[in-house]
Amino acid sequence: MGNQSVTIKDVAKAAGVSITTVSRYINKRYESMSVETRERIEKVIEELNYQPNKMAQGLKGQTRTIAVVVVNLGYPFAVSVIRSISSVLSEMGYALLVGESADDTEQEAQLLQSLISQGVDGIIIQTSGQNNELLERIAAEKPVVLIDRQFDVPGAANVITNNQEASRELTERLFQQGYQHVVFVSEEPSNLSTRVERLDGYLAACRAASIPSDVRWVLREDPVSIAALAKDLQSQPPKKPFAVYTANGLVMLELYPKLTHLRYSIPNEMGIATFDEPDWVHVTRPRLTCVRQPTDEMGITAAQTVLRRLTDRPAQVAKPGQVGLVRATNPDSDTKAHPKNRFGERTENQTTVIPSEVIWGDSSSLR
Amino acid sequence: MGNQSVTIKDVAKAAGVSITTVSRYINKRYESMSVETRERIEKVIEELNYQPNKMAQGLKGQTRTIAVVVVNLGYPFAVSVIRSISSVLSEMGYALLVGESADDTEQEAQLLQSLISQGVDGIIIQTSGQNNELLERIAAEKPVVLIDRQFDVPGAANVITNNQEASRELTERLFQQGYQHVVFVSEEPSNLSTRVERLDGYLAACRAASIPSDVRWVLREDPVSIAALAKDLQSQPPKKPFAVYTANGLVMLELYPKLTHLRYSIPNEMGIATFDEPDWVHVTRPRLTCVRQPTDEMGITAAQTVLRRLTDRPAQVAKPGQVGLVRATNPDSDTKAHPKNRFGERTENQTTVIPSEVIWGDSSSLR
DNA sequence: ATGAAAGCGCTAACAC
DNA sequence: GTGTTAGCGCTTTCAT
Repeated sequence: MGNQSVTIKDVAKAAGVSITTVSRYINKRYESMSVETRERIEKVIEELNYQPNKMAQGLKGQTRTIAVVVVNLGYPFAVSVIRSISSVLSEMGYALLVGESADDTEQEAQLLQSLISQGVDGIIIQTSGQNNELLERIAAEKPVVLIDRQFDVPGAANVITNNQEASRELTERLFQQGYQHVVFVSEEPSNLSTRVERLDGYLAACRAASIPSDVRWVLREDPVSIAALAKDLQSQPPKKPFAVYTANGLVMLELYPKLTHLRYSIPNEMGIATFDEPDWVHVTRPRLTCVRQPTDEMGITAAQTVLRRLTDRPAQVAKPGQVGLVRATNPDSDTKAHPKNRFGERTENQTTVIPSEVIWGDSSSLR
Repeated sequence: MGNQSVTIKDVAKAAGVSITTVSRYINKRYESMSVETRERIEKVIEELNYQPNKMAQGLKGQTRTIAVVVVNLGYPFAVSVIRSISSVLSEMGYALLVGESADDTEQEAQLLQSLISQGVDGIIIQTSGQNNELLERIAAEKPVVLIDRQFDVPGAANVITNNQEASRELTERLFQQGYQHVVFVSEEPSNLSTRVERLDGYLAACRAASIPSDVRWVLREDPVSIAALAKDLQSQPPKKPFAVYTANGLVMLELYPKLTHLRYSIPNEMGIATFDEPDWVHVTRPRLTCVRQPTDEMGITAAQTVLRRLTDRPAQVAKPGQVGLVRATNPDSDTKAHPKNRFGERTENQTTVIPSEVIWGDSSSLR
């Protein structure tokens, strides 16, 4: 059976029509076509196993391809979001391209350029935040959705979770459980909204409980920094019982083995909790307490937002004028749109917040 | 600064040369160009931040884009291989597209079609084995490298690890450790080379040790089947001490929590080992024994193989005639080439085997 | 050493 | 309803 080298011309010839008609068929403009013609083309396409060439399509209008760029493919959060996006897109006949930036400015920029030149119609990205100018430029031409980490990129939408609230809630409940002290462990300070907000939530809970906060910074993939923290916890014990709460699952993955080596009994002397829901939660005994991020809804919302903006757009290239106001459809979501003024044209910025859920394990339940 | 809409024409105009010359520059044909021209173009491209449009390039020759398709992005093995491939490719100025097939025939086929129509120059795939005909057709036009799971697809190369030997070695060492019995747990039987070979290695070790084999089949993501196995292990205890050895890390991820609930002491009554090296090995106490697959070398080899075939090819479309004989460069690799005859033209098939390494933990060391 | 022009597969006016 | 035609951005003969 046929392969890639079957072109629209072959279909046209075999069906005895012009390539225009076939093109119309491909683009589902059935109104301008007799039923017979339509069925004939359908049959021929089937027989020849014809597949429109996306490069040729892209050279004109759209590719029907969306790209998603994540920081780290080894992060269950990322994979989960990607799958969710993929399911929405494939249902709508869109293809998905996946890329990884390693949180590296240069790599991210290159990846974006490459995807653009590849002709993707829209981009969903968990960004390093170091290429906001580039993203803004891209957003001026095609839909851009920032996921997980919020940034104020004109023209781009944001889909995030309520990091601050979830973090505060988790910390509060640790205190309610009876922990006298909660050590918050995070990667080195940055302007990443996720880090800032999770820290803020923790600090707010400490303040509310009138318990001194205790923040420790570590470097991932640096055994020394992790080991030092563990040693500290042993040599200068916090007020007991205390809990250790990491700002994300990757930090916990590295820290956990060290924690279990400390001479504290879990959960009665030391509770353990983390933001994220690592796939290995059930491996730990007692079971890890964690924060499940709404990866499915985030992916769905991100995908829908891109698609909606693709549709609403007056043309494939944003014409000066209106870019339709977009609003969230998710009932749980909290949307705030703030209009931007740029190059004299109106654009809508939009943020959708989808709440996380604390999954209480027994590694942080005093008994 | 400039963006995607800068075309070769703009560069040509700004540099005061014809687009042909710019095209030559892009394709590094510096011989046919004066040094001044070359430098002028270079400067203009820099200034305009020009980026050739891959779709337009692809419509003619190559895209300089390779695709990698894996079964499951949540599998550390996959991510690891992808990163390795990516590093080789980006160094050579190639872009990488990532896709996930979910081991689903239909999805895989669609993904492949989409990638082809996207214009990728070559494909690296961990295949379900259900689309060999399609892959063969693709392999007739562009480099195809089968990774992890071996199949006899004419025209395609294979990059795999020594599943059989590694599995046998692990099992043998479990017996040497003093385990009287090893339960081998795998996903439902299939023709996937990885499953077959890992099983074969286990069986061979049993035979050599004159110990009866004990194979249990489970379904992943089916708690019932996993729970049933655990229950069996408790109600009908194997000869002690015994070891449980899973055929891959995903199965172990699901089984492990059940195992630790059994009334056996680890490792003295029950040893635990798995093929693969899950990222959570260090979370377990005692530490899990596992088989580290050579993901880096596999990725590098796969990428190099694609690139080599891309270069060796007489043209972008395989002309009837010679497709150069390809040979492995990895000193550790064991290559067997078997010529195929297809459509009257000679093609080379090739398999590169890269050995895995057993990482002995203490969850399967009797003390 | 450089350029003019044809054409890759497709879409979109604009006829008829 | 259907076809003709002009490109999209690039590569590649073939001239000069």
